[in-house]
Amino acid sequence: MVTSRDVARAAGVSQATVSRVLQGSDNVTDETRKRVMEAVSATGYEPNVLARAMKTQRTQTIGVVVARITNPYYPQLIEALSAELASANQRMVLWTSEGAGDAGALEAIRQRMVDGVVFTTVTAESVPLHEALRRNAPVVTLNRSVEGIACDQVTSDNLGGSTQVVQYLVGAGHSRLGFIGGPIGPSTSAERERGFRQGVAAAGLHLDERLCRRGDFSHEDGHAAMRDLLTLADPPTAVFCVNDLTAIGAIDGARSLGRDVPEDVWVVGYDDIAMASWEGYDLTTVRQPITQMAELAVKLLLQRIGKTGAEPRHHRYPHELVVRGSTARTPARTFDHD
Amino acid sequence: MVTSRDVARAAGVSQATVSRVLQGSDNVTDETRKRVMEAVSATGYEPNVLARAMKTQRTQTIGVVVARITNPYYPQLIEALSAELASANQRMVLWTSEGAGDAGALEAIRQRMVDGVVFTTVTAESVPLHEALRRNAPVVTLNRSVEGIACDQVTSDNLGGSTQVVQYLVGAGHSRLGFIGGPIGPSTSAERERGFRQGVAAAGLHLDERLCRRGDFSHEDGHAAMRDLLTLADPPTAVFCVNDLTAIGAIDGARSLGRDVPEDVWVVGYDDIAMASWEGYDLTTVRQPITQMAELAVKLLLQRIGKTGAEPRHHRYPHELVVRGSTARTPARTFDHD
DNA sequence: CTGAAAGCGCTTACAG
DNA sequence: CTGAAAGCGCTTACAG
Repeated sequence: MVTSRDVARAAGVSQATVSRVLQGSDNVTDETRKRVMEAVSATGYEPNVLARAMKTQRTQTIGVVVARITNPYYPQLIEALSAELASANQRMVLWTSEGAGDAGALEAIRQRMVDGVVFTTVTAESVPLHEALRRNAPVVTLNRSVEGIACDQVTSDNLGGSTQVVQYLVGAGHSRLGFIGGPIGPSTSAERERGFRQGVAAAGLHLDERLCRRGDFSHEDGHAAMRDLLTLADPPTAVFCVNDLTAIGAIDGARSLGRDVPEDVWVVGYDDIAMASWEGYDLTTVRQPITQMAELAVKLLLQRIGKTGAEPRHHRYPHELVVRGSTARTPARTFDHD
Repeated sequence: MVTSRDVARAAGVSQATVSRVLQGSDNVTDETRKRVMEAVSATGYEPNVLARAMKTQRTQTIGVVVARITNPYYPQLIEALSAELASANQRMVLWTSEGAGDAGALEAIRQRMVDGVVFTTVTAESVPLHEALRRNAPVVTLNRSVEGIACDQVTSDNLGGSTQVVQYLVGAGHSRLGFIGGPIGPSTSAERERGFRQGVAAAGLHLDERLCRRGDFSHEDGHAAMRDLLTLADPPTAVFCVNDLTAIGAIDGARSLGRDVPEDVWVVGYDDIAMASWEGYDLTTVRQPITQMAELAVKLLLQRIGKTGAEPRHHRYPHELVVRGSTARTPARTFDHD
């Protein structure tokens, strides 16, 4: 393995000079720089990032915590994060696990393995998140947020998006609305439910609690909940689901009972994952600007690594209602958000 | 930040002794060990993994290269890899990008950032793979393989799986078979096509080349290819697709023309991704033992990090035909593989 | 069994 | 502008 010392020997300079050239220091003669660079390519030298990290206290590595990578929304988010990190010359360490996947992230922070962490699936109960903040480690939440913590957060306007869905459904003549929500903890789940309820109240409708179910963001739970709803004596005519995966499960659940979407029941999801636009489902949904959100999350995190102390902010991106066949294609333009 | 020196001071021993205790060395008195461990918890000490890695020349980090994480097969593979690496106490660095995503992996190997790399999407043209092998870096290919390289490789029996699909279709009375393949490079694509062709030949059927299309493993390409095939004067009665995503696209393509699957055309995929079993598609497909494959890949890689020199091997796992509604549910049991 | 010391491969004040 | 030296925080021969 070739080190900077070998390069120095080949170039006839000191090891410190090699380091200076590679750091792009100004204090080097053009002549010296040239000799060093030639020696670098002659020897095939690559700096050892561990040694560099040890000195600089920067690993150029960002941790990303994501559960449920099998929900297609997250691969899209990871892809965006990955591109963004790569262009900032950062490596990405990924923790993904249905269970305590973020424990690894905390360990990595403590062991100085990563410079910062992006939490995409996190709840107020996350010990790693709070521990990281307590240690002043650079952290940003993306997609989900946690109230009352001093931390940069990037989400979209889940509340507004859900309210808009209700306005759209009510505007199309529905008054018996169903809701298949998510678990209690995650902010996405909570905000979309609140948006739904506020929208229903604002429309002056009565919400039948028997039409409100709760699942785990999964296809399976959407499937089961929809079957439940449709076998009620007085089923909903339109069902809003906490995310696309649940909505697609709901559509499949309706079909498993021989019901047609949107003929018998309208279905709306949230996220606009790729498969939402496939013929098999053709799902009306709310789109989040994933690329922009990932971009900002990385930018905020890198800024915070540079210097702590800046006031943390919560950025909420606007959403966009995407109307498709699962709601009988009532024109979307009248429902555009601001 | 607390270091082993701080712990030593607190315990009244030398820094070397702290290190020995943490390494689980035998040459330590129980009494000393106890004092050190108490000092560790009192100070909240966590070893700096960078410093450790610098000394040991092991980062405990494995790189994973995967393109097209938006193909749901790969998240499943990553999840399995992630679990396996976590239980081996290894970190996972992920490179994912549609373009030259594996360039980062090569750089990481050269800079000693990772101990080894799992290539899941790779072709014979991959410069990083060949460079890594040339440098004797620990490497394993998973899912895809490359012929003629000295490298541990873990795949499933794509050839056998595809042949079995043909036997199943022919056994059910089909003689006009279509094929929607993948790109030229990847071994999965090549082997599944070869298996298909061999199966057709073995059945004594004539293969109409106009019924053989090529896509990019994507929903979109399956969609387009199926529309092409179904608008031929003499369309196929059954279409085998190189992977599930293509097959699902093919089903949607058929539906977009008002055709029914399996009434008008049977469709078979490959991978058995989660959505293959959803009502919306209910896809007959070939299942690969993802968990076992990931397990073995990690095991082989870690072995090779321990010591080079062992003869590299290519492990091919058996597959399993999973018959569902997209092929009219002809009983599968008569087609079980050995 | 334990300590003092060397060294992993860099970066960066400090002199000159 | 350049070199000699210190030091990042560990592990591990080498003495004793």
